[in-house]
Amino acid sequence: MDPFDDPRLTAMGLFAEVYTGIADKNRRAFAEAGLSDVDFETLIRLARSPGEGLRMSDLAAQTNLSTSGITRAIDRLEREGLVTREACATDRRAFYPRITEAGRARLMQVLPRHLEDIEHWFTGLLPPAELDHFLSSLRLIRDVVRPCATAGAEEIEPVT
Amino acid sequence: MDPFDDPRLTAMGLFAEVYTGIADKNRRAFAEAGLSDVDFETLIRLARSPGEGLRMSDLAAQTNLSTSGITRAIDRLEREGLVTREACATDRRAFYPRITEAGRARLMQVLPRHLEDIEHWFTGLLPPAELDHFLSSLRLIRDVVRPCATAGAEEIEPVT
DNA sequence: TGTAGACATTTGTTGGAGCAAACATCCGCA
DNA sequence: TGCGGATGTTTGCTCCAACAAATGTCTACA
Repeated sequence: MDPFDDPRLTAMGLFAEVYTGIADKNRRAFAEAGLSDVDFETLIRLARSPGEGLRMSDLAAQTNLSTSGITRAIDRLEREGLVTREACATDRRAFYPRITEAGRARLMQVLPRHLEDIEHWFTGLLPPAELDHFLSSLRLIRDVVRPCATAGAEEIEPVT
Repeated sequence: MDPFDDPRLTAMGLFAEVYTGIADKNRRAFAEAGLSDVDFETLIRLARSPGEGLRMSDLAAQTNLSTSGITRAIDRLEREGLVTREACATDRRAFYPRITEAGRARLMQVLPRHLEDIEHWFTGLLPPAELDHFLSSLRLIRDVVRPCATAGAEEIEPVT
């Protein structure tokens, strides 16, 4: 009878509580190394991207951040020497942000604690089979919700 | 060999992509009614809490927002007439934020679209059995990550 | 009674993020 | 070659949230 007790609302709330709870743990770990969560996500995407293949706008698409957000983020990281801007040879408008050795070192500094946190607060809580199930559900949703998550790496698929 | 290709990292990234993707859809729906996501969460928690039973600090605990964050949020909502501050009879330090009729009306204005979005981008994508499985995995994690999520409504359960 | 410490909330400051406009460069076409 | 629109990035403005300090109130204890 109470319209605010819809099970869908409860499901969404549960999802939110869990994710923001874990994200909060992660944020603390990043902060210990002087990184914000945006910093970390940016760095790790650069570290995982093959070659020099990520432009500012690709990063923006991947991170769900506005283009200006990426500009400021790279500004901060560049100021700390964790990233450099490399001019694009074929398009003088474009820049390739590139992670430096110091950037990789900073990531390596956070990584052990971060992996431990993920295991402790997320993956380690579910039995392996259940975790697999959980992840495949996530993938299913991801493919609908974020068709462009691979921008820059692959071509973008339109929403059908 | 690449330490940045750990499966736990991938799992966490997938989780983040999915949640932030859905949260983004929700944010758009809230914005159409002139509410931020914080506004919406605050209002709905007030609407779902029985009696007058939520203090500012309870809200802070539930929403994972700082106490000052709650102060400002209630400030904004009060300015729009969606919430009132009610003095606590037994503790003159405390206030009970209370949703007004206008606040309920505003929620009712967003709710249909919001429920539709949840169904479209989340619950409706998984077959019922799989959704149940997914939600019970979430609950399992929630109980570890957020033992205090029910502050103010129930007594706090310790982590067992 | 009176004082110290804890607690609930608010206010001042700082930094981050989005939007929209500006700027530079690229591409297609005559 | 030269023009017009599209695209990549940066900058100005404004709002929002967290942190820390300040205020008022409560509780315990001598």
